[in-house]
Amino acid sequence: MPELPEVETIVRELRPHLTGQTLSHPRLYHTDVLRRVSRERLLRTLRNNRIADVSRRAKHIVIELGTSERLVIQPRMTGSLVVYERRLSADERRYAVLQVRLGTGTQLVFRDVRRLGTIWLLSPSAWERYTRRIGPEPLAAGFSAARFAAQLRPSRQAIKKVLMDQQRLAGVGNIYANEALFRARIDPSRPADRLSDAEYRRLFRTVRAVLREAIAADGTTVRDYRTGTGKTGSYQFVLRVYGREGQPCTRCRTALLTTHSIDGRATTFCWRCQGKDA
DNA sequence: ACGAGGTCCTGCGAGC
DNA sequence: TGCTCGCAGGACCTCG
Repeated sequence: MPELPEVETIVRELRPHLTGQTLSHPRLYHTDVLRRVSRERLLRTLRNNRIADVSRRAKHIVIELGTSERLVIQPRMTGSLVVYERRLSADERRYAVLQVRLGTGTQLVFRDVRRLGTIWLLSPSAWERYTRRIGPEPLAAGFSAARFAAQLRPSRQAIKKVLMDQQRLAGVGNIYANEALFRARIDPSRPADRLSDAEYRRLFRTVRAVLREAIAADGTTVRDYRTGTGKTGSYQFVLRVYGREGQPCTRCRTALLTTHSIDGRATTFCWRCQGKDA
């Protein structure tokens, strides 16, 4: 799914298209994506409402409405939110979950092949509770290596799993966890409470570098991800470990390995560069 | 509290 | 060719 860089790209592209627009003709094609909101209330709230702002929190797209409620979309694995300034093709209409007209032939469409994505409609107080449960933003101006370490270190779980724990740190998923750990030369299976201060400083730097570089490249398109205007990202061409099992390590040329032993997710790494106490 | 594993979905590629 | 199986950018839940 879209991780932080993909959602940031979507939001940056959509903001100028959406801000100030009035919504009409909302259509919901599947109700199983709704969380704590009925189809009726969602459609009623969207109809003739105005978009006040579009932003990102962790991996979630936040559309603030003129009535100060927030439409929050979690794309999860295969969701994408795209503005079309023309009619949709049959293929684009396929897998549409939510569609809203923005005016003169322009449509905002949330589509999601696997439909693991979710849609929330939150009051200001519900939003406050929602965002409070998510960890700090890794790219926030005041975020520091010390704060980063303080968030992750209390856990004895594998550092890779902890890095992806949204309650400890916002926005890092499987692709960027793999990339950041490789670049910091840290074994993904190491317990988080056993990393040194120096290792946390390294990991802090590589997490932020990888996320920033991925945003600059408009994100990583493995299969389904598209930017807010329907384009693919380009960071997939820059990945050093994710999806490169068996290929040579960019640093030492040793063949990269993949394990599923950490949280059941694919972890690709260089056993030589990311060895036990490398 | 922790880890393991299932669940929600559909599509795709590998292997037989 | 046509099947079954496992796996896929995530997060939430239950069980032991």
